[in-house]
Amino acid sequence: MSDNPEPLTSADSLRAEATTGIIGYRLRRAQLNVFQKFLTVFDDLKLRPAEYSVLVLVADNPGRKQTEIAEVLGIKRANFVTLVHGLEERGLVERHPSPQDKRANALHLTTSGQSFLAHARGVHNAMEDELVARLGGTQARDRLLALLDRLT
Amino acid sequence: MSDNPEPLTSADSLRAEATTGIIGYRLRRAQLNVFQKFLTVFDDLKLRPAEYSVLVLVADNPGRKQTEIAEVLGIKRANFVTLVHGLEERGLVERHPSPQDKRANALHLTTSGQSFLAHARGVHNAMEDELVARLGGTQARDRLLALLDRLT
DNA sequence: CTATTATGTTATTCTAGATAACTAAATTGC
DNA sequence: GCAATTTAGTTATCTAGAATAACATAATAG
Repeated sequence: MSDNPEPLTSADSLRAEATTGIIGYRLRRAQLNVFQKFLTVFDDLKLRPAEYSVLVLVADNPGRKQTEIAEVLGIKRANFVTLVHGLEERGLVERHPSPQDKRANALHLTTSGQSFLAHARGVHNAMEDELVARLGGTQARDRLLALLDRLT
Repeated sequence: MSDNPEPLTSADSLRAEATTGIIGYRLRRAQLNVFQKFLTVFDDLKLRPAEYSVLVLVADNPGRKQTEIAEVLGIKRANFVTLVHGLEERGLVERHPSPQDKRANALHLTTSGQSFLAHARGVHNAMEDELVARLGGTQARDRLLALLDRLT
């Protein structure tokens, strides 16, 4: 009773097909893996994924209000305050109170924020290239993004 | 200076290509979306993704130790304790102390755990079918899983 | 001009994960 | 066989992310 007639399931390999066949499960594993890679690659820049996406978005849309940037990224504005505050303290981002709307903070990159982002973009492009290589080329990447789109 | 010569970026649409082109960003969005769907679909069963995967794994590998199940799922055994405890309190899972190793808890589904999982599997299959439909068929699903594999 | 809505903020809560320390039991190395 | 080490489960604690509520100030609508 305690011995296996056939070692289908040996001591360390267990049947996980029913788990690994789940789309959400595989998505999560892949996402965690990619984010882990991001954290490793950006360790010396001390930049988290959310912070990087904020810098990119502010660079491409200077002068936008905090709420606008936060909304696009799906970040609650209450939590966005701390995030932007951190970037501001590091001298990467400035908030000028908008003259048109004295409630709003218009976001801009500082000069050092721009050069920091230029560097970060380089690092990120290298990482992205490696992911594309793993996927098997830009076509495969595009297919992946198209499939992910359908889930969103 | 405050007016846009051309409304490339009108009041509500901002340039997000540089963000949406990022593999990790898109992966995360898709994953959050799918998990959100899971939570909605499993709301009345009060089952979270991690709990579902534990039930499936225990059903397919009865008698395994906590640590083994936890490791396959990438859950730290310290955190796994609470998870299993919850499932045990709901009468879905039993831990029998293993006679061979008095330290270890061998995990099994209870009878009601088995019928609960049968129901949950049905609910999940329906959800998975809908995702496959969104992706454009089982071939597209297989391509997605293959691509995700390369990132993991 | 008053009532409502929007922006940024603070404080609080909840959850998922990670780490450290402990016990009891098993295993390893003499 | 016995001391030292490792392993399984547990508890407690800490951090990070995200969600909610409440508030001050300013803009907008009726």
